[in-house]
Amino acid sequence: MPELPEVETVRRGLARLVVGQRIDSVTVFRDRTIRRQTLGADYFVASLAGNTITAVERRGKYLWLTLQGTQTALVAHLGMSGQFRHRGACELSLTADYAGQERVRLHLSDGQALSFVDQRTFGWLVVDDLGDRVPRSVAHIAADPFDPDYSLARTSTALRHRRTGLKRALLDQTTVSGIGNIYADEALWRARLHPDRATATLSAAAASSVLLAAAEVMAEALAAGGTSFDPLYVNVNGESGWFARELSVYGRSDQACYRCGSLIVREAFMNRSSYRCPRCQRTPPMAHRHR
DNA sequence: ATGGGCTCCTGATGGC
DNA sequence: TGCCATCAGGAGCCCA
Repeated sequence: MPELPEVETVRRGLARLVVGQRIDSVTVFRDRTIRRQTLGADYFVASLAGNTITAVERRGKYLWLTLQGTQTALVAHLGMSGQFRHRGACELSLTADYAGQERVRLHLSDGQALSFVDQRTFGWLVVDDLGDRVPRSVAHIAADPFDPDYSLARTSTALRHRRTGLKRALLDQTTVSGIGNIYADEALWRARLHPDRATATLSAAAASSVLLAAAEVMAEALAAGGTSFDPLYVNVNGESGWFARELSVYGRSDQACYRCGSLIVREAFMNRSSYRCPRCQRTPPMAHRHR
């Protein structure tokens, strides 16, 4: 689901509901969800039980709960379908809603439960050492556009040093993090750039413009509560977002481009879909294209 | 050392 | 009704 705005929406919800709570006990329903915990489920459970949550932090699409008096954090990635659900906030929909998809449950000291629900099980949880700034399992990704450490100039340069296609580079979390398939398409549309544009051929201005566009569209989505047009993707209260109708290209195949009226096209890309305006985002000449 | 293809899952949907 | 193909907002891993 979840690209940066959705994950940040979840982070805020979690911060409000679980900071200050002690984790009394933990139940793992599906081992696959903690597959990154090399020491196994017993270690995962024992590392959490008895600890108090002091903060909820995020970089890109990764988020983590810091634990008082330890140098560890509970790191989470939502994958394609992960959700955190707080039992107190969704009592009415408890039974039907996510039956059979609850993978891990944390029992909190206030008597409520925090459940990690994940239909496709691409998401994961791990108790990890807290490094200097971020947990080890998050250290390999770049800063996202909302990180105080993020530099547009540096990221723009890094982007132009890549030898790949522009959309591929935007989706690669090691150059800039937080951008997924929806916001990549939205940013490319705003910047009028083709997804297959070779990153090495971008001017500094063009590279900056697409990065700025990504930051803008994600900021707007965040202000609207995260893009969520599917019941699979909800915040910790179980509420849907409402930003979907404001998307300019994603999912709009055969509909008119809001800028020029041309019909948006859908193309296969890396086993998924890309949406673009064939006129605003023309196919670059061969020399400026990557694959 | 990079880049890119394949793969891990579950469930919904549409065509035949 | 069933069966099959396709699709879904992600990224880790492996190989060239």
